Amino acid sequence: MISKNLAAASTKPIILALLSQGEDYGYQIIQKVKTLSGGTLDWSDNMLYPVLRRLEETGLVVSRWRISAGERLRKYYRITETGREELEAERRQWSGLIRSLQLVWDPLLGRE
Amino acid sequence: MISKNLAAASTKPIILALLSQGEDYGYQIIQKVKTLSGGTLDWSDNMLYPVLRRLEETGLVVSRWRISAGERLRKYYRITETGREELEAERRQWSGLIRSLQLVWDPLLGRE
DNA sequence: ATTAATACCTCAACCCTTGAGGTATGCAAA
DNA sequence: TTTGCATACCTCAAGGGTTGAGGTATTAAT
Repeated sequence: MISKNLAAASTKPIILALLSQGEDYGYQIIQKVKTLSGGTLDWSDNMLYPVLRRLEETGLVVSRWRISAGERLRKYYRITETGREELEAERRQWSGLIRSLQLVWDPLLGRE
Repeated sequence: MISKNLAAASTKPIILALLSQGEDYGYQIIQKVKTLSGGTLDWSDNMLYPVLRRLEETGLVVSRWRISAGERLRKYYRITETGREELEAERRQWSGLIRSLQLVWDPLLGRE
């Protein structure tokens, strides 16, 4: 189980990263995240939908209702160019923070 | 600059990790974090004090007012045994999440 | 026919940072 | 000497964002 704050911070980069590999709909995102995290990340839909809406409002993704042959109606999300830039910014932020965390966790790494 | 959520999520493990190496007071924590992060993490005191109080309320740290020779009165924080356990739990959470993030960022790592 | 999984949505409650404010001490420069 | 700045602590309202509890509808299986 992942703490609230950490979950909150990681939803955006994870969703953007997934969508950067292709279109997805909400429920699919939840499943992919669960699989890829080995079960560690188990998102609820009522937490995901507001996030997706926010991402769309800020122009990082766009959505469209689509129905494939014999499938049910689903809302598909695609990443925008702005979204890709934001994804890169997120990656930089995380990399910096992870480096700092490793330094406090293993202070020996800092003094060589 | 680090986003709000990410900052929120990282304060606890960073503070606990710092205190696991010895007693510190609030302002000193801010400075150490800034130095160790190379300036990336620049905490404000009004953000730190509520966090420290919360850590104390939940029993992860304890504080005492102390005045060293020729120094001014300062509030020093020490990590508790519960705090050390929580620190380990945080490390595990972060490690799991970081692994998941790397998988979505570099999907090739996943398929071998 | 009923259950469970899929698929989407809303809203109030809660937690936590932010930003603006306040107090007080020590030190250095004008 | 007094003005200003850095240190050092604190509080509080406002706002952002998840959580949990709800709701609707479709599809597949029992």
